[in-house]
Amino acid sequence: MQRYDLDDLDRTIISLLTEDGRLSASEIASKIGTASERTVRNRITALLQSRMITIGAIPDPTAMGRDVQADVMIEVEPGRIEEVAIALGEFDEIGYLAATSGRFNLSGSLFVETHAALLDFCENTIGRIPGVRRVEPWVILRMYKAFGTRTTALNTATDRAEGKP
Amino acid sequence: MQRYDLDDLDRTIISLLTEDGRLSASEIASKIGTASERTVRNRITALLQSRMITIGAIPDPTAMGRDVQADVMIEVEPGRIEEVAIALGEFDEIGYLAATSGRFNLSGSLFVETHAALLDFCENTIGRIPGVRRVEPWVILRMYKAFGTRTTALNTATDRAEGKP
DNA sequence: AACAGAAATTTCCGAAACGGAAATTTATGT
DNA sequence: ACATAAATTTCCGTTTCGGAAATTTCTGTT
Repeated sequence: MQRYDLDDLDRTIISLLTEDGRLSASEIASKIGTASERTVRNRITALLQSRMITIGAIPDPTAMGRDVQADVMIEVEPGRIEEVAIALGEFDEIGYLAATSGRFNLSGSLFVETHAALLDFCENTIGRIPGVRRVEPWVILRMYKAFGTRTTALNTATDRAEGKP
Repeated sequence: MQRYDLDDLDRTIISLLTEDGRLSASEIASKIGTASERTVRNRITALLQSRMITIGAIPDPTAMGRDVQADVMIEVEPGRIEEVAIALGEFDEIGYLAATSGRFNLSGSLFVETHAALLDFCENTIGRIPGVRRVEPWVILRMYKAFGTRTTALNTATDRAEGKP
């Protein structure tokens, strides 16, 4: 069972699992109509084993009391990006971290409880990591899409724009 | 069954489900040792219903042929942020989108197949949305953490830094 | 400290889902 | 057209799940 490129069945399964990762194979099969329950189960196993998808719990930062979210842009001294990334990776306040081209070197996503905690984390945690030159937090005012999924904020905004209730 | 703040059991369950969202309740219970299988199942149901967590499939962009990832910063004319967000939300190339404070107004994450597609999307799709003033893509060179989970890139970097094999 | 009421946990059970292996069908290359 | 490999399907014992009732634990009040 070695699978390289996805077909429509795979893509349908993925899109269903994206919305609910705990769907049973038979539920998926019956929604699709054409594929048997066992085939769907085989496909899911293959998708997971080949790491095409990962099924996991995504904690809602707001529900968990992390009310303040921010994108953080970091400028790092040349040659020290990985070093800084390793240090930052330790913190579970950081949900996302990547090295980027452009005017900053690292782009991250930060989840903290309060604005005070945000300031503290940027000043005293990130700011003190050797190699960090500049830290620029951009507070997130409204989340429209995350993990490839539209948020309720985006859905209500769209409905409003279309004149729906 | 109404649950407001998480206890250690919840947090342990969440952290296990973060790694593998398809773990069965009994597997989780046996890993923990103290909680019964039914209690774990109750907690998971409560966590899902209260939207503390969402369990879903997270597609690996690279595995799916979306080899180019970029953060996109967008400057929007005053008063048109939501309008632009609604337009952008339609594209499934956009995995993340948020309104931010700072020198840009929208911060997004983009997954496309090639650099040509990136340029095209920024120039001809985002750039032509009414209200958009400036588009600045930052190409992601290496991903260290996503969805709150460390990537293999970060793990190998950490191992190397610690002198491990 | 004792008690009442509510919430959480546990027990129990039938239905559904899962994993492994063999059989069948479909796809691929010569 | 044929041989081989890959994918799908069938079959079946075991595990997991969902619902309801019973029990325990927690909470606030007197």
